[in-house]
Amino acid sequence: MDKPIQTRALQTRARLLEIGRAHFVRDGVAGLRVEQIVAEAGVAKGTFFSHFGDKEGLLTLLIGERMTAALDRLAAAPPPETPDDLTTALAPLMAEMAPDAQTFDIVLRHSGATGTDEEGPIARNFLAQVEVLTGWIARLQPDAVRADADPALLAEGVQAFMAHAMALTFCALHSATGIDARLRPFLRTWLAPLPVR
Amino acid sequence: MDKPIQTRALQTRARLLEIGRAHFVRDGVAGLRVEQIVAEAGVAKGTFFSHFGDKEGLLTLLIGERMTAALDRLAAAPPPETPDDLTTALAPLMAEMAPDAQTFDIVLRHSGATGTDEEGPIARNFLAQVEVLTGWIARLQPDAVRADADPALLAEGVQAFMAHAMALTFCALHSATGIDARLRPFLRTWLAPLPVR
DNA sequence: ATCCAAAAATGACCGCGGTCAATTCCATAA
DNA sequence: TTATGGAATTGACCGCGGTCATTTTTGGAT
Repeated sequence: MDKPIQTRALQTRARLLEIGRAHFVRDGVAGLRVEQIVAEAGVAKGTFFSHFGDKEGLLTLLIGERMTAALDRLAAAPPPETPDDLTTALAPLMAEMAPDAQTFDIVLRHSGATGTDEEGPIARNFLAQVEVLTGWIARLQPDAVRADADPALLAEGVQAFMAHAMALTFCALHSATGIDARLRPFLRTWLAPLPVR
Repeated sequence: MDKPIQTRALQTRARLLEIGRAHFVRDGVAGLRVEQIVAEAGVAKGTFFSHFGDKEGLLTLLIGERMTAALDRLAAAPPPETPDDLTTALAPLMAEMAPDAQTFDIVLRHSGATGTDEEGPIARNFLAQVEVLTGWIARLQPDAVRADADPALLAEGVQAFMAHAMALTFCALHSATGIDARLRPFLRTWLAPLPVR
């Protein structure tokens, strides 16, 4: 039974990834052609698909690594103290998740997170997001966040509003205002402690 | 300047729409081939594209008409009195918006609503949704809904949570529970009046 | 050295969405 | 009736993602 992955395969894969990454950062998802990557790598088309399954397989990896980096940066920074801080802190992550409509599309399609299914880096990132957010929310100043809801639920809700805010980015009418400006009112209302009645 | 649309064109368009609709209800978005529709209609490929721009152009119309019908049914029914009622009432609409992942994808991509841009029936439907929801929320029993937020903002938030709940439908882990079960906790927390402190 | 089974890579081929210069059709004006 | 210009339609053609039977490479076993 000889089955260890051969170095040759790893090299090929690394080359494809590297070239793909270069194209991705230069042209975005839109201008990424499998045939182009394959040609530059000096490899047959089939090889690409045996490595990544399909085009989206590669894109998933590329987007995932950027999201991971962005999330790591968030987690390393000091935790926000108010909902508005939270909004501001999330902006860079959202920028990475939705640099253009097509990327955002892929991200959303793989967001089926909250399922520990081995679904790839994007799904994993969504899970990690929930964890970071839950921790943050649980540690917010008591007078800055509502106490009547489970932090995990609040965290998931924040994700829902993030998606909403990102989607509006690609609507002509809203692209003018910053994405954080779009998210802020929702997080305020979602997280803020309710007024005394 | 003779430019009135000819009846011939209207007939062709109607035929394509009808055949497309038949395929759509039978096989969903997945099994819909432009070439097939065109063949059955006895028309050249180019004709299809001159009528609908692209494949999604047709799909947008087909999905849009179903969403419109569903929303009309909602609007005709007696308005909900509590957040839980609201959740239940929205289920049929969500079912129409996300019968499968691909349809939901298209719906989301055109949700760039809240922009009065002439963006097609789906975007219009999103606007109409906000209106219905805003009306409903504004008329909820005072003790059933928070009063510290603009009903329009709350309505948009409901949409965000609907999208979230629908997205999870296509995640293996969550497909078991009904979509309304997934939406309910969010709408409760989002709409419910805050507890007295 | 030689053999061999599995891994890796190949590239001709296909399906299908979309394009566009060319052609046909039609309503109106002369 | 005929001329005419724009609307409607045509279909050959292209780009590109994805498949798969076939071939080459590889690294251990003998």
